[in-house]
Amino acid sequence: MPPPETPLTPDRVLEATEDVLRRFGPAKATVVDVARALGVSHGSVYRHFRTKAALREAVTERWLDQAHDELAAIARAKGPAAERLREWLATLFAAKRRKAGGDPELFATYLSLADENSGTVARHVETMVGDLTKIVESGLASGEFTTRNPRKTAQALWSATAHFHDPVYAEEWSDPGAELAFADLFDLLLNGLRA
Amino acid sequence: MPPPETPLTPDRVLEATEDVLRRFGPAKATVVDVARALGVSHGSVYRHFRTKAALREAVTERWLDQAHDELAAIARAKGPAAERLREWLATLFAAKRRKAGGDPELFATYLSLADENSGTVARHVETMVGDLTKIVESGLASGEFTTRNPRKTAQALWSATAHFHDPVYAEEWSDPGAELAFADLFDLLLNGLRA
DNA sequence: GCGATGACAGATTTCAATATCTGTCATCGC
DNA sequence: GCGATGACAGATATTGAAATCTGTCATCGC
Repeated sequence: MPPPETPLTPDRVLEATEDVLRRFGPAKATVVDVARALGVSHGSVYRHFRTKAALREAVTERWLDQAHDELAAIARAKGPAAERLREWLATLFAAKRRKAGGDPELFATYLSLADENSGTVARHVETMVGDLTKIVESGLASGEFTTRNPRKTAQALWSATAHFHDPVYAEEWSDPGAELAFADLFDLLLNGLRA
Repeated sequence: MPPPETPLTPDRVLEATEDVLRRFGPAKATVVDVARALGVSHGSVYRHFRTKAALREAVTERWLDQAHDELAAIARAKGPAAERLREWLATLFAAKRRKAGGDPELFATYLSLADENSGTVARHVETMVGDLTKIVESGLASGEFTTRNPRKTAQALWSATAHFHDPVYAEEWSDPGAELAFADLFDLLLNGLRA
């Protein structure tokens, strides 16, 4: 138990938690493990996070927000809405595929965290649909798209593309035909959006 | 152990298995339970199904095929393809919603059976996409729809409507807005299909 | 004074002994 | 002869006692 090199911050606790989750998996990772990794008593961890559940929720949120800067930028950008819609969806799909394929065990770990934190996931989905709504609205403004209700259309788009972003379909993402299936679906949807 | 009223047939075994699954759930139902329900020794059950897994697979297949006569009739019928597509999807959605909402515990039981039998489920999905392909082809023939590849389009439709037939989304089916969300999505897709 | 500590109670998990189940097959009785 | 039986071996599940974990808090040392 060496004295702490740096003061204990929520961020350092989160980092240690991620390490412990990586090493032991979601079922075995304990608060005591996190404290041990930090060289402090587990009481100190509880100073920064009220419960183990809160700690795991914070880690989940961090993971879900990972790719969001890039996506938000596409949603905010100028240019043809159709192009940006395709790019936004393709970027999302690519990010998911990278996470799922790169380290399947870690992906499974975060999946089980997401299962525990449906509220956090719902908020994340809200953000995603918000991005899509922005794109649909800009397409409506430019005359590219026709729709009565951009938000509902965005929700329909989110729903319709679930196969390419919902982790329950992760197994199918490594299928060689996945890119083509995505293109087919996107064409159908884009055609539906057009005036 | 009364003597069997009727000769032991695969069908009687299946029926008894369904009963046992209903009563004990997928985790607790055993072959010995099924035999007991039939008033025979468990050895006799193994005369009709090679393994417990085969028995459970047969029950799963039966459950998946339940609503299919009605759907196949819609796919084969005459009339506007758009109408039939809407009816086919609406009928599927209604059937799923009925099963999930009517007896959630039994639904959960069959879900866990489906999880064990991915091959059987894949074959069932093939059948469903086959129905959709028929409808898309008839729409193409009548000039209602435009598409390069009816089968791929049918797959895209299956994908896109997952929120309303994939059991992973069953929780959302009881949401009061579900019908509206379905209508929004269907309109978008139908618009995409049109010439 | 203030963050860190570790003993503690109650909840949860682990582990090993025990019981039950699956699948086979030699044997039975009709 | 032929379907049904139940004893059996190995695999799987259950159970309850022991170990560990979560969350609290009185106390410590800087």
